[in-house]
Amino acid sequence: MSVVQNIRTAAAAAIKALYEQAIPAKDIAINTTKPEFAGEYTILVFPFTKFSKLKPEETGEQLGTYLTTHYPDLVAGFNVIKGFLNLEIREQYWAQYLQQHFNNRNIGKKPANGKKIMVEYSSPNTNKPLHLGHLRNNFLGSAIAEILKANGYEVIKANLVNDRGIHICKSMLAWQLFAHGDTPKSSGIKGDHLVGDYYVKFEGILKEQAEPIVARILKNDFKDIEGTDLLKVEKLVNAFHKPEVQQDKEKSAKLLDDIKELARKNTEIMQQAKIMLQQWEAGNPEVRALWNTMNSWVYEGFEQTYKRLGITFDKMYYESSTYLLGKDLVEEGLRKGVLFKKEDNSVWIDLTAEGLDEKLLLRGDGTSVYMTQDLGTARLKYDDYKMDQSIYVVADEQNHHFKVLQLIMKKLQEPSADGIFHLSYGMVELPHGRMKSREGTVVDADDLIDEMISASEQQTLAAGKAKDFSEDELQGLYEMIGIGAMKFFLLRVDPKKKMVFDPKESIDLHGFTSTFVQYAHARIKSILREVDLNTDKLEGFCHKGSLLPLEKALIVLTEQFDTVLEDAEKEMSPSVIASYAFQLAQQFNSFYAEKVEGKYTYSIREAESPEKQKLRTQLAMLTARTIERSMKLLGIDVPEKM
RNA sequence: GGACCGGUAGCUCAGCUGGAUAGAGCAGCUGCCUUCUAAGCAGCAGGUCAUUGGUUCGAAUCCAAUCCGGUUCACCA
Repeated sequence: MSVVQNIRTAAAAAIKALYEQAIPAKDIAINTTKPEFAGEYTILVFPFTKFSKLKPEETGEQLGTYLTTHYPDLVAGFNVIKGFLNLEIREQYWAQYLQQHFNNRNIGKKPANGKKIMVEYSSPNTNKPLHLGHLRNNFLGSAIAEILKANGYEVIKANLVNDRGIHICKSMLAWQLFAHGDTPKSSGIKGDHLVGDYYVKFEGILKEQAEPIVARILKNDFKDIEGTDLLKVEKLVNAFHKPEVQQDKEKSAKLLDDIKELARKNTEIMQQAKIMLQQWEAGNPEVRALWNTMNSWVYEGFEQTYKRLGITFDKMYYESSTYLLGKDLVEEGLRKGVLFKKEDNSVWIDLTAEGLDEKLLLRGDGTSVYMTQDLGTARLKYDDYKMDQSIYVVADEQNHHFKVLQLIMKKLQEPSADGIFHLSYGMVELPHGRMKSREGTVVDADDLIDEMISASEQQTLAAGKAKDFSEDELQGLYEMIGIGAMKFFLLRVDPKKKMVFDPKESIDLHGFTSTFVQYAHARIKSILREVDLNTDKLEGFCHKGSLLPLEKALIVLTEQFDTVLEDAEKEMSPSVIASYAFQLAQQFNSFYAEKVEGKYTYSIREAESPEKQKLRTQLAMLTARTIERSMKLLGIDVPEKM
């Protein structure tokens, strides 16, 4: 149990005894004590004055006195300032924590709680390589999975690959038309990039073909447009040409966009892509063969990228085998009367009572939509694992989708409905705005990884570090630093918030970065190598006597790890861990560097007594372990030396 | 238009289950390497916590309104 929990329990008992009031321990507000006052933790006594019928100061005095007399092992002393009761924790308490945990490899790890959680993340499309946005998703998903494991859950890491659909056909078609049989091997281009290049090629041709159509449409020449689109386009153009619309820039731009969209839809190449999609769905052997081949290229590419990043999965789902799911659910829903049919045979659910709209679940021709698939996949996952919770790591632009998904699942009385949780994260933006593929501002994941690693190499060399490293060790270090920097940069921000990715800032290895934390770790390890006190001697050692200020501050901070881990789970936020790891590294650095008249105050090697040397060695080990564990939860490795 | 999210130092972000003088990092300025790793440490400077009103002993934090920015409300995925 953490100190804070102990304090809460004690305080609750004290209040019960003093004022005959039962307050749940968890409702007692505790802060860390401001550095200018004596003590480590502070109880806010304002809320208790109601039933103590005393001034805050007097209430604090009473409580403090009670705690010191009844819990002498925990509370050694106190002072009261206004309504703040500052508690000085018995130093022995800290020494014991240190003794118990300094050599604990799995620090913070909770025993299994019997609950199972699936975390779905990554979920790439197989028509393009991964980009910066995917990185935030992957890092978040991995980190959350690790955080849940550390908190005692059984975790299934799942990846639902979007491997079919019109966007895939676009790459396939362009490859067929323009690649002359090019393969990753023949071209030397990584598979996912090669396929992505043909997707870009498709978009280029599409744009080329759409432009003249748009021009003709605006001159009221609709010969390119067919079927129901003809009516739509006439309406749009009429509206577009109205003088009042021409005045309204926003409106006219929107209409023009709609017109362009229709033109794109009616290009020759787009028609070909659609035919290919139909052939794919019909199981055309040639199309399927091409699809298999090109997807396999992409998977090889992804595999490399995942490997470099240390991203792994326990279970792969492929949309090509899940996209037809959900129809059973719809059938059942119809029978239960939760869903209804319209005249054209399309199936809907009415969510107007919940303040939402009606939502389509099956088209008139019986084909399904995105939502239908997701309903079916949710059931499939549950059938596979019967997990208590199913987390979807998906960007916040899909907030509405997941709200509706869960609502429909509830209405269909699916047992998995309550466990659905959308871990919604904000978009990654560049200093000048969002990434736009049309403007070529998309930051490619592989490029970024290379840049980060080479930046870490340059900065290592510039700082004159890592001199006695072998070539292999150097390469390993550069990767550890570069990839760590990237992960930390993307994880240090609260996932819910959109964030700005500044390339210049991201390669900075100073300040609030993984490099800072890694460096502190390497520094500790270097000190420990030099002092070389064997663990057996330390095992039985429990420091007696008083602690110096930064010794105490460091233990107090390491002791908070448990709580931080719980907070990270509760908030679903690895950023909590990142902040903590940084704070801990900072605290150690202060401890390490404090000097008076040229002498280190907290020297380990030149400690003023054997007891202090043991104490500080334990403390250094505990700090290193806590840093290592924290970073590991973020998927970041820490070096022994750097 | 409805719904949801955000607005804290020049920049990027913490703090938001109400509590002491609002914190880091970067950028700027001062110091500190004959002694455990200076990718570091110590310090200075930098704030109408978007605005207004309310609740409270106490509001960056809760409530309401307003302003600004974003996302979404597809028979796309």
